[in-house]
Amino acid sequence: MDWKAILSQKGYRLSEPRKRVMELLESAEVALSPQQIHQELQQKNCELGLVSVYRTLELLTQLELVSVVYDPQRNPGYMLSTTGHHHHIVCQECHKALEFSGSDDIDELVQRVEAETSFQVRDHFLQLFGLCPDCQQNISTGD
Amino acid sequence: MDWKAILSQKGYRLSEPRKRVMELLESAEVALSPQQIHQELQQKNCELGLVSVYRTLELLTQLELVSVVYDPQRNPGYMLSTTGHHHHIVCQECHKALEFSGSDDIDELVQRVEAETSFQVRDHFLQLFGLCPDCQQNISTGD
DNA sequence: CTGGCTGCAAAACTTTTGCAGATTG
DNA sequence: CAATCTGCAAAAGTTTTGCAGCCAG
Repeated sequence: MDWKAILSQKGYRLSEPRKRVMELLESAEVALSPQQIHQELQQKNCELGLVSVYRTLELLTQLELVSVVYDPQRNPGYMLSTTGHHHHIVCQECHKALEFSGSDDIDELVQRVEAETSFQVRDHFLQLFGLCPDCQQNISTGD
Repeated sequence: MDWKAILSQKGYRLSEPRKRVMELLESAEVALSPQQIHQELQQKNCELGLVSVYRTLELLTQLELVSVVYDPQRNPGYMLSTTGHHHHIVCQECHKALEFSGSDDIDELVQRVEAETSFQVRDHFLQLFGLCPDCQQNISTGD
């Protein structure tokens, strides 16, 4: 089921701003801040208030169509997300981000920490940072 | 080497605000926001500007005496940190936080993701959320 | 003493809210 | 048409900056 169907099905409208934001996010390889989304849309297509960007992102995030990804300086940005629980790895140079999914290794870690701390784990936040293939290249060849 | 020695050694002064903030953090089980630190210090001891709290936390964080821990709503807070790379587990009810250290399980995860994505991993951010022993009790007994 | 540090005021951001009017289904 | 959604203005909240005066070493 695509995002348009999900919006309709839950009783939300398929408005112009929502289309624009999803369109932009679909073409982005990096997580975009509300400001960036606002600016890029202004340049490209339509007038669209920053407030609407915030409200649209809030909705899309709540519907899990979009996820929050932090850049290396810990500023939040927004990216399209596929279904299911997952994490992101972000390039420290170009900020390109990719999803990866949890696996047994995370379960093991959770169990170890539960044993060590006596906490009961119910959620986790994990993000990796590093260099994407392109930036590894650029750096090793002297940038 | 304790924090006073570290400050001196790096050429920083042992000022009243720095002492107050460290003192407060030493007695805290939860990560405190700059506002909370400011308020608690006002009530308790001394007048101390919010700006100084920010500047003090910035320095202490940079010296790795203090680390940033996010609460369940992802608001940043500050806690004393022990040496070395580590992570935190935070109680979703009372926000009590504990450190835990990385182990083989994290290395395995990193290697798996490097293989899957071709990224070169250089850093990671991990925080667990759940219930501390006390809050597990309280909830199971009906709060 | 003197350079680093604090405190105040104010600026710079980011995010949220209220409400009138436009828009989607 | 009616309820939802947008846009503006403005508020609220957080973090940063500049500068005069204070204080630890």
